[in-house]
Amino acid sequence: MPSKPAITMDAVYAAPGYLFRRMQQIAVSIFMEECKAFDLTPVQYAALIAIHTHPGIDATRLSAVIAFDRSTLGSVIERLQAKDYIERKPAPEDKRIKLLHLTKSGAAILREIVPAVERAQARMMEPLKPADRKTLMTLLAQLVDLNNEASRVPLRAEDVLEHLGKAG
Amino acid sequence: MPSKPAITMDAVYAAPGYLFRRMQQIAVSIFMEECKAFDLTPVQYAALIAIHTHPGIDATRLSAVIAFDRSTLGSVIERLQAKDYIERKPAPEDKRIKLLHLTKSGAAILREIVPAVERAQARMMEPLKPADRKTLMTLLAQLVDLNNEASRVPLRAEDVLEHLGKAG
DNA sequence: TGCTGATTGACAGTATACTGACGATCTAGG
DNA sequence: CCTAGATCGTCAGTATACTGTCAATCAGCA
Repeated sequence: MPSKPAITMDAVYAAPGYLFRRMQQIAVSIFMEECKAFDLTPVQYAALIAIHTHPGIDATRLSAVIAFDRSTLGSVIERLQAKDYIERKPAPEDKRIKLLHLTKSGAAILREIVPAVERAQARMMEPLKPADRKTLMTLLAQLVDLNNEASRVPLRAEDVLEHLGKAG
Repeated sequence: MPSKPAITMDAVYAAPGYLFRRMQQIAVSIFMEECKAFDLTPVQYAALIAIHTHPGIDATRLSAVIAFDRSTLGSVIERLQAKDYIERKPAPEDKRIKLLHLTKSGAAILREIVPAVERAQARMMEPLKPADRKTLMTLLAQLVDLNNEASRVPLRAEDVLEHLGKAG
């Protein structure tokens, strides 16, 4: 009769979760390297893009649009404000809410950093053949979408957001 | 003549780095849910496996075997020690080094948690068709391997480690 | 109108991550 | 043998993440 399977490092190396973690670390590392001239993290970059696309958004809705944790987002916003890339204004019709807008500095650095970010994104996929890059991205996008509800902060894209603003 | 491309949320949603981040968060979330009875994080689990596979390993070599940051690993080891899952003994021939071993508790919880971890790994891939799961994992493993040197702590697997211990 | 429940931003506590620095220690070379 | 350089563990500082909680505020309903 067979004995219990031995516990080996393959239980780590071949595990999807481990590969996702490794790849995320590599991606951040490459991003920071390509963008080191700009003093912006991947999270701060995504937040700037979202505020640029949705001027006057509030923190809670911002967290839904980029699927980042709301607690974490508080400090991200503080740092962006400290760097003078965004400003927060109280909403006149709801005293709980603070509206987010890009400053001129913020809009400017966003324009400047885009090429560097694109270089970073290209670099992290570069080791694969073009066809394989596309396959991997397609499957990963599917998997993330189908697992959307499994994360603490599910992604709520723009159109869904507008609906939320009125109905729920 | 064409104007500059507008900055939209696609610059975020379609970016590999963003998808890697999302997927990592989802993977951790599912892991914690399946393993909540065990009070172990993914990182702590990987460290336990590696210490089980390499009894008497030191912290620096451990970080190379699982490709985790050495600074971070210090606190991970402390927490595992506080939970009485591992113990640290000073090495007789090198006063800088502390050797890591599983305790009986550590070995026991490792045996018990394996099924839960396997459920978690299966669940995060479950939304894809079996063939697509395999394709995604194969490509991701390739990409991580080919980008190995791009991360702060490149993976040094077991055989490489033994060589390092003697030559470098 | 006044209470209930939901929402918003903020905070405390824990756990990864990375950068850079430090003292203690070891090793190799002169 | 003794010093220069490498290595080990540790720490301080910053930045994500998640859980849970809280006061202030708002919205809907009796």
